Amino acid sequence: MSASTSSPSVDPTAALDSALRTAIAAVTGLPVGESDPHIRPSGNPQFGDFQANFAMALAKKLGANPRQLATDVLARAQLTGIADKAEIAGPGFVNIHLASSALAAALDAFDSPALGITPATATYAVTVDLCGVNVAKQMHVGHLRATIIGDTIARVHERLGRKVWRENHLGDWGLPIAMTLAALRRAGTNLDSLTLDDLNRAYRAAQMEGRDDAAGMIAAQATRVGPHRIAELEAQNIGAALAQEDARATLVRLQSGDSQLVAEWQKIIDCTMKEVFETAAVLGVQLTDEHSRGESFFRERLGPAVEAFAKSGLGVEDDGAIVVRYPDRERPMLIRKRDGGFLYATTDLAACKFRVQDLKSDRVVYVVDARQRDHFKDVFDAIRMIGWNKLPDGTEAELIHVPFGSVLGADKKPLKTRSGENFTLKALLDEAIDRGIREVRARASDPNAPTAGMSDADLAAIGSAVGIAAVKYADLGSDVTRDYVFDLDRMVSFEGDTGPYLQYAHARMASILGKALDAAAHAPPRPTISVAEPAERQLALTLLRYPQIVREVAQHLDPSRLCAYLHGLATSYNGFYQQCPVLKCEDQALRASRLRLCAISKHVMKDGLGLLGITAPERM
RNA sequence: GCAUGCGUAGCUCAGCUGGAUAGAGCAUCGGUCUUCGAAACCGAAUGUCGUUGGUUCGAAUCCAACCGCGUGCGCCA
Repeated sequence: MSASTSSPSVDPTAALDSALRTAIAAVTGLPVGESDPHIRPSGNPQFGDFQANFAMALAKKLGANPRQLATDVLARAQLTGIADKAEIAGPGFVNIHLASSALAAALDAFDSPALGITPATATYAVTVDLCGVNVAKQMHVGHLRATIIGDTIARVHERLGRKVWRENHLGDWGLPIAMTLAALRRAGTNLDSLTLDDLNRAYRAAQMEGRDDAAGMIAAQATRVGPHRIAELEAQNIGAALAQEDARATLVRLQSGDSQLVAEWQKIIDCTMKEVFETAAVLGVQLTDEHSRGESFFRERLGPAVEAFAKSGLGVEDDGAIVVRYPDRERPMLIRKRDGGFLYATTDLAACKFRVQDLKSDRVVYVVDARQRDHFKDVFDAIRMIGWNKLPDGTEAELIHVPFGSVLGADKKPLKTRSGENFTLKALLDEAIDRGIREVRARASDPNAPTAGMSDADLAAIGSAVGIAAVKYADLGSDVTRDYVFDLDRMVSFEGDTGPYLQYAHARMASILGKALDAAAHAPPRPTISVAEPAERQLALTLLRYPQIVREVAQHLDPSRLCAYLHGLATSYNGFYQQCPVLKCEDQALRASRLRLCAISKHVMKDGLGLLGITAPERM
């Protein structure tokens, strides 16, 4: 039984909205639903705490004078106890100063374990497709995004009370894995002592070996290069053809359930996943074996999926293959090859159906590279066309692709997996942790530092948390859709708008509370809050926005909003810290009030960092 | 060619549902620690919001065209 009942006073915006909405409806005669006062936080303190921007648009619609309309509405509005002052400015902005008492009351109600977030009463779950590693391949910097964006989206939905399925849709089935397996068998590699490096090398070798240079052949003939070059290309094609033939044969045996091959295949998967789970643990991401449901899981569902499309008339034959066509575009989606084999899209159709209908999700989120936009558009449209987005009661599931941008090199070209010199995720994290630990140790060597005298293991734990926070915040902090240039120094920076900045603010909150504990152990548990100073008001207003921000992050699937919010919270707290003495405050009631502001700030910061999967050390 | 995404300060990026003087961080310059943690704070400087037009009380934001960069386009995943 959590104390999560949302009293209206938790949210001053809602109170303002309701009061003004009623007044607007009364003055204009419009229905309440169309009387939106357009309340938003003021950008500038001189314009009050909130502004209502309804007057200009509404006056135009009604042919009235906006300032007069605003005046009439304010005359009607019951703002007693909510706002101290509401004045009209410029063309008709309404600037509202919240009553300090209302702000204090709201904060008092907000100060609960739920922090104003009311649990959802949803019937259905949310599925988040994240990570998406390929078996036998090293995780690279791009996987960082698919993993931590997905993890944050999952955590935010969980925080809002939703059941979440984290689905790691591994690439564990198909020709590439068969090629790797075939190459390992040809080389006689002992699979019991396999490392991911071995595996990755075999994968790449298999890719190279199997690459068909038919395009080169055509080009060679077209440009009339000498017969020697053509013979060379022919030899390469024959080699590639043999390797591909071997891979295909291996795939057929694997898919038919050859027990020897299946056992070997499992070893490759175990080897890959061991490192994936280790990396997830280092990143503080909730991803374990129970979240792995790779392509192989859907193998029995591919045939029936294609049949369902064929039967419904949505899947039609084209040159021996089966495709789905769309009314609004030329590009079809291929779901079965001429040779009867299935494709990536087929697996996604089966997986999507499973997620909606078996996992009972009314929201299926795919955190996948932006380059797959068209692919997901095709898959989702096909799913809707055949009706697999419908739950038993007819609810239509939302199918959403969160298309994150590429991680680019300094040359602004994507860091590619096969480009040889790519930065593996493990290398990045090792470096970040190493720098974090060095930083923390260096600071702890100052005898006056709060961390002085801590054990080496504790310092290492803090340093690791700092390094990982820097990396995660750097990635989550900007719009996920955009490409970003990978810059190690910036990514593991500990100053400015960074993860450690937030952790530092949290550590200061913890510090001040820790010190107060000794002195005021018998202070009342919930002292009266007063918000008189501008810095206190600013902090209080920021704190109260938290539930709305969490809802927005879920709605827009955009973790960067939470990062921006927490940065703003840290900044507001720093301003408060600078201007309002807490422990040194003479007035005991005010001191208690300010300590409570510190405690609420710490609670929100820790909760918010938790949603980003960033730890909040008490000291650093 | 078709589709799709992006052009904001020297650099990296915010800018929400159109709202008042476009904001942060880094870098540069200057100031704050015997006083609640200086991973911090305060100040200075920095802009043709790609271009042109349109919509309107109001546009970085919406629409159109153009320029530039990127990405994707049937038998790979």
